[in-house]
Amino acid sequence: MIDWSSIEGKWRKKWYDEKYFEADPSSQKKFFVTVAYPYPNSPQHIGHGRTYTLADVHARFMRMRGYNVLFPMGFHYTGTPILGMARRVQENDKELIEAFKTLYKVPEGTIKEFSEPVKIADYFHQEIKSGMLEMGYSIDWRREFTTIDPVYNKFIEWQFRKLKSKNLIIQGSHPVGWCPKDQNPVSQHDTLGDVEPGFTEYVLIKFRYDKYIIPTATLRPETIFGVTNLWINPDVRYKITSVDNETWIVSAECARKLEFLDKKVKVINEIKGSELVGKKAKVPERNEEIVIFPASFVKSENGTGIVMSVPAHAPFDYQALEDIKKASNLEQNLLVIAKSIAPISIIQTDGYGEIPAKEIIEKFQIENQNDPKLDGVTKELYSKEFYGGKLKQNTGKFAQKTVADAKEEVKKWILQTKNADILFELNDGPIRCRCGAECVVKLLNDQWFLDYSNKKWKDDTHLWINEMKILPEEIRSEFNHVVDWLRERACARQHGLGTKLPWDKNWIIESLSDSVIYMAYYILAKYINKKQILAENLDDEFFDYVFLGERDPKKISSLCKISQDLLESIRNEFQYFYPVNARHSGRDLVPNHLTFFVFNHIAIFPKKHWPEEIVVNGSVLMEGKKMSKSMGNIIPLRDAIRTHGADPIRLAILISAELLQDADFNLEAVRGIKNKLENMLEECSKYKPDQTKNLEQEDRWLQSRLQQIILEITSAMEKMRLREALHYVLYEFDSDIQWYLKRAGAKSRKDITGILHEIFSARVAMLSPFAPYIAEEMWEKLGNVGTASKSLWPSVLESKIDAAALQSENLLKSTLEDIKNILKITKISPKRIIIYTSDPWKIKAYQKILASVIKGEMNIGVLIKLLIADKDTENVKKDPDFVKKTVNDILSEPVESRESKARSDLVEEKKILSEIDSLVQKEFGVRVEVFSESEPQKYDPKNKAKTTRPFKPAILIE
RNA sequence: GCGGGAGUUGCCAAGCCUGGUCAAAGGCGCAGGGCUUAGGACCCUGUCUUUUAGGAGUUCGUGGGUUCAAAUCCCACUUCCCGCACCA
Repeated sequence: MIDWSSIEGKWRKKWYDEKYFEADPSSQKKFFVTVAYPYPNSPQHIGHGRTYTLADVHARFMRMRGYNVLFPMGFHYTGTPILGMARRVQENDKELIEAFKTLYKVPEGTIKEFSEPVKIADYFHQEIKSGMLEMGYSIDWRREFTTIDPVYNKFIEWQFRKLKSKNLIIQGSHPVGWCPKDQNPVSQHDTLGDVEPGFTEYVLIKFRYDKYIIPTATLRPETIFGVTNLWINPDVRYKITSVDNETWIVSAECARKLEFLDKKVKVINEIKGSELVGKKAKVPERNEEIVIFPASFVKSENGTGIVMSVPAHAPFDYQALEDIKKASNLEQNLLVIAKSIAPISIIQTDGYGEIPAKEIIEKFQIENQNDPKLDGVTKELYSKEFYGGKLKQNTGKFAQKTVADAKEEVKKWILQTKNADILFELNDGPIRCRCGAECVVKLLNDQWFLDYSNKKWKDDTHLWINEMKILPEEIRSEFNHVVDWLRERACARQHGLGTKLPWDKNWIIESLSDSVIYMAYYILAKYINKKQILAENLDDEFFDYVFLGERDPKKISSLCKISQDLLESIRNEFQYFYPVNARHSGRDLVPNHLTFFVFNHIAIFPKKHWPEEIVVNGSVLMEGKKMSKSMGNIIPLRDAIRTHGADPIRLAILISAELLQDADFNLEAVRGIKNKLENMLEECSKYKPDQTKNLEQEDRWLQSRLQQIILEITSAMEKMRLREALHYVLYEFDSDIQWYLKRAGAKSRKDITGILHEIFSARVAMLSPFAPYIAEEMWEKLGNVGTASKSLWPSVLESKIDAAALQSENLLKSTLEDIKNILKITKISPKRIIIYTSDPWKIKAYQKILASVIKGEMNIGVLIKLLIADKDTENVKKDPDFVKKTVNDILSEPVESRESKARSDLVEEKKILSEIDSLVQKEFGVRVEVFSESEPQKYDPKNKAKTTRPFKPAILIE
């Protein structure tokens, strides 16, 4: 058993004592790798571990390849969730406090302090940092910071002034989900039951009655041409309400909604729905009057509480009209009018006739307007008409347009003529804020936006997205789509931790906007932490100089009270480390952070400082299931380290899936990996450095294989295919070492420790980025100098690749395989094994066929003609089957192997196959006899010899 | 609906871009053997069907197509997963 924790402590101490991961500018080439910094509102769990571990492996790999790697870390305090948590602590929220206690193991005394938001952030900041240290991340901690540090605030102010000066920040109105009590926008985190406060935009069509306006909310403004009447609920008391300069009749609920939509709303009087029944209202844009009818399906909480009726296309309306014609309690004159109303068809849709609503109602056998099936049929008809329908001639200038187009155009048109307005409505209302208040949609009027719809900005970002490295490649199109789809984004809010908007201190810069160029800030952080830069002395000129090289360092030096030397070395350090060479993040940040990150670098920095690469990874499942609080399957990272050790966790996360796939973390895998590592460690103490004097074929083979594996692993690493790389390191070596030991064992060799030491040293070096702790231990056991972390990544030595040895061993393996196969099928116990090798003409023919196949010619007929034409190979006449089988042989091996065979002379099979003797003796206890196909004195009672082919010797077993 | 991704042999999961190395890596599980006082761990062997000669047959969501050759390329269908905003 290995004491993981003490191994981890031992090496971690060495790394940090000897400043392994502190990177400063030097003459070396640099590599700057960053990860999205954590939001410290909870301890990190296994899932968070994936992105950081990937980045760490990347950093360690590049370091071993000779780069001066900077891998820093900061903490993102900006945001509202922590604020919400603090408030819940103040309110003594049992559930949250219980979670702190049992799930996050926060000491009770500390929880009390959590009523202050910063205390929560500080606590989890330290907790997360400890976890990162324990995981062995090779972070330069001198550059740590938080986003509420005073210099960071100055930095963000600079960023925002910069964006504003480039006209990329604009002001406008914007609807948000809103809690009227907290006076704050609400997101999913802020609602009871974590409901997403989604909302829909409705168009209010203004019908006129007397001096009043009766607005109706609709998703289908284009159907204004088909309106035949209005529906009102006779039992609801409506409000006569002054809205801006007009007098509206709406439900009480609607009046309240309007208040938040930037309107001056004042209720003047009340009127019962029934009082409006039978009154006539004027349809806007159509000089016509229609009657108001009663309908029970109209709900006061939806829209305005009054509905326009389009019976031809809205099933509810059609059905309500049918119902009313049968109503017994309706006044006689209204009944006459109702019966005279005919649906006005305005949309032609394939598959439907004149009155689609009627058809669909009959099809689904709807009974009355309270039938629950009505919702479904409404949706179905709406989507059919929306995507497939065209407006008819009776819609004037909109005739022939598709419904999808017409909807927008009609909306624009009637808004322009002031015959319409906009109403926002929450989708799955009512939604309650955590404070208990019912949420509304609020139109924020003076909201600030980052103008991601700016054409030039978008275009530049597209170009760069297409040029930069993005891993995995599949995700690039998603980025492009996000760039297209992004429009103005609110970048400030009224509450939360963060930086105030420099020109409007009522606003705080929102967290996804203050985290887009902070990678540059890591350069400053080192100096800030050494107290060489003080916030109060800084202003925009300082940042202009350090990040953009603008302005006169002399002046800035005196302005900011920083020596010119220091100022210049900060500038140089920025120029040395920038741009970001690789940014790692989970795929959930593709549609937001990562795209903003590219946008903002493009806006602020010159092209040479734009990010080079983005690496995106999938999430982590727990035993095949999504991690969630409610499932109780979230394992805090530090707990896992304590029970399993950091390295096994790192490997278990990395080996279970390629980059974009969801990785499954399961204990089975952790155990398996732990065992694997422990075995490897044990192996390492067996081998000592040693010069093997006479390299035998299997030695040269193993060394060749090592070179090939190094090549494979290296190219996998470069593509961040860490799963594949790790797989080679952990498992691919085994089968080769096994074969080697078998070969050496059969020959009773004693001089193999040197070769194996060489193999293991390379293997351990390549394991080191993945499992840094145990690799150090192995490195030490192997008796190597220095540490694995500081060793160089193994390089491929072409000179050590021995094509002949590779071919020869393959021949031995496949021949042995054939012998086993025969024995398995025939179930005989061997007394005598005879192998026959090919005659020279077959070898010549083989070479010709090989050359031909490589060229792409593998037609059997052509090949046979070709061979017969040559005296040396005309023997194929007697054995045409040989050609087909040989072609198949050749096709069933790797392309490189074919080519290497074609390049080199064919190996001497008889000699090589004699090597098989020791193996066969060891395994089956009999000797092997090798004959040439046409050797006169050969033993060949079953006439097998003639079936032999190069690399596929004939075998006889008795 | 829009956009993105996926469906592989008991399970997980590679392979697909760059067609032939593919009956298809690896891990897990299962079976047999070794080791062990026993269990665990570890090591070896096997794990689609069939076969007393290294072979043959049928497989990679479904159906078509291209090709000498398709898990891999093209088309259609189908099922599943994720994102769709001011939220980290």
